[in-house]
Amino acid sequence: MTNRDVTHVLLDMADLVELSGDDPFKAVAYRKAARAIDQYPEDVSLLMEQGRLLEVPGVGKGIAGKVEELVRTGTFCLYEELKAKVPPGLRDLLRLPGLGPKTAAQLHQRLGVDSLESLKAALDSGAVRDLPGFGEKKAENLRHSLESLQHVADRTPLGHVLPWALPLRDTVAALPGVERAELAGSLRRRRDTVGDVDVVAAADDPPAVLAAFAGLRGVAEVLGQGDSKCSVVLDNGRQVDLRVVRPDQFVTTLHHFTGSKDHNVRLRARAKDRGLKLNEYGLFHEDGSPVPIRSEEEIYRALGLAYIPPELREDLGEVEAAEEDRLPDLLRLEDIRGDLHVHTRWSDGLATVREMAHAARDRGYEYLAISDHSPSLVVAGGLTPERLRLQWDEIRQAAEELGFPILRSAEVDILRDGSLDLPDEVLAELDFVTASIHTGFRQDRETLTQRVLRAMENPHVDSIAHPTGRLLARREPYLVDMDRIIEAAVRTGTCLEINASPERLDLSAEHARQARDAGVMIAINTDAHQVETLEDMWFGVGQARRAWLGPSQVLNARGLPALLDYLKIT
DNA sequence: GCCGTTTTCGGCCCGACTGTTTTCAGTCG
Repeated sequence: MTNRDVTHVLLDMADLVELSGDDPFKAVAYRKAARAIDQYPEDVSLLMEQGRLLEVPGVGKGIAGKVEELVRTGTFCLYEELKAKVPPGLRDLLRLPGLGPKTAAQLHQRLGVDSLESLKAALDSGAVRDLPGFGEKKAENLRHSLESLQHVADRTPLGHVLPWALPLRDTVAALPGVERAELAGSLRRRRDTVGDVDVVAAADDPPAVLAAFAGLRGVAEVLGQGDSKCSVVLDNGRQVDLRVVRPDQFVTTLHHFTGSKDHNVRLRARAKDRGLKLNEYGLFHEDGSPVPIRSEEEIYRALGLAYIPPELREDLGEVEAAEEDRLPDLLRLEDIRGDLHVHTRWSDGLATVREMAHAARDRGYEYLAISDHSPSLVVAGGLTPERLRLQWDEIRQAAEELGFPILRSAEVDILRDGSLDLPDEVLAELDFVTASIHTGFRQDRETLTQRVLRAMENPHVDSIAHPTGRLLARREPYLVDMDRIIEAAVRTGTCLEINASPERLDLSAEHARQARDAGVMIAINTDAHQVETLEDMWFGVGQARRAWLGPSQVLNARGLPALLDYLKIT
């Protein structure tokens, strides 16, 4: 049992404790322990053997005992008790924004609601509205939450899929007779969310590989299996389609299943115009003889096009651009010179300034901006001007010790009236000011937009972080008017962030491209709260590539002198 | 359920907003 497995059970347990009406602090304790175990560098079962479980912060006698039981038997007593007591569908209700454990318990006790479906029925019948303590507005909010949840539920953030999809690809590649296997589909195009996972493999005996695949551990159900394709549902509920072809067909099959469908349609039409035929098995002349294809580059070359990277294959102008050889010089991960938005223990991060800076230097960065929260975010340990100044001392010392430039920054809250959470004279002393919204995101479109616009008008504000506040598959964006924000970004010279956290990826690729086209400078930042998530930069770069961004349009693709010059710091 | 140089009990994350109420419960970050 891995740390991640234990984490999942403990998080589940926290939900159950909450729903059962027990002391809410217990749920908090379970979540805290779950997070700590998830991030702990050593294996839980090892710690257990050595009797060192209590060394994990947040794990006390109670949870240590339950973890031992869990690792030994696969579950623990209290967990099973609560699972028997709380209907499984009730936990789904907690995923609805605005619906917490108390409301879920009420709905269950008074109306017998035990799933998203029965909640919908109760809303439709008017029973929810008529409950004491509820009303028209509350019912309407629940209905909206339900709809937005259903709207996004069929896709999963890329960052949640990759951790199991990459090993799955390797498993397929290691099956007997498999020469090569790659992930295709929206995952290869690096979309921010993916539905089904597509895997393409090359082998001389495809049916044998498909049979082996269908029998893999972790396959819950085989939806269909033929001579070249097998669709399964895994234990985790996700669908995987495996396509196996002969090695000489691999390139065109990979290309075909990478898509997008619209992109493929364009290419096939183009092939036809040239007296060729393109399909998943190859590129062919009219007489059926194959055009030799050894790489995707050769497909495009044969069609008179420059090579189009997977991230651009959406039929959003890339075919025309490839024809005229004006595809963008896309940003690469190695172009990134620093991270301009990370947190430390000074607010809600887990690492010290030194640890973060050290890790940034190890990544080959030239600089790092430390941007902890501002005071109104009390729960995140937001910094008052006084504590901020203390932090600056540490930043200066760490920078000197490491010989590594650390910028003084802050993630300043944009308050409900659009004012900023730190006074101008403090902002003026910062090297880089990022402003963002963390409260009141249900305000109307005009109010929200005005808040952001007002923040951008402040000459000290350099960047707007996670501009739409979306959480992938969990929370819809704030209702901000991005057209006006982009316009204001151009006028005021404010950067917009691509938040690289795989939970956010905000700006979206669409908005980022819109901003790029308008000439807005983009900053790609991880918002890392610990050393490990500095790696999320990969996701941000993927998003930037989908937005057609090149190094010249990305602020932190600049070296330190150019960055300081841009920020007018001497 | 965790934690401890205000330590073995009693805090823990607190202030604001929303929708429901007329003094508050629930949710959020």
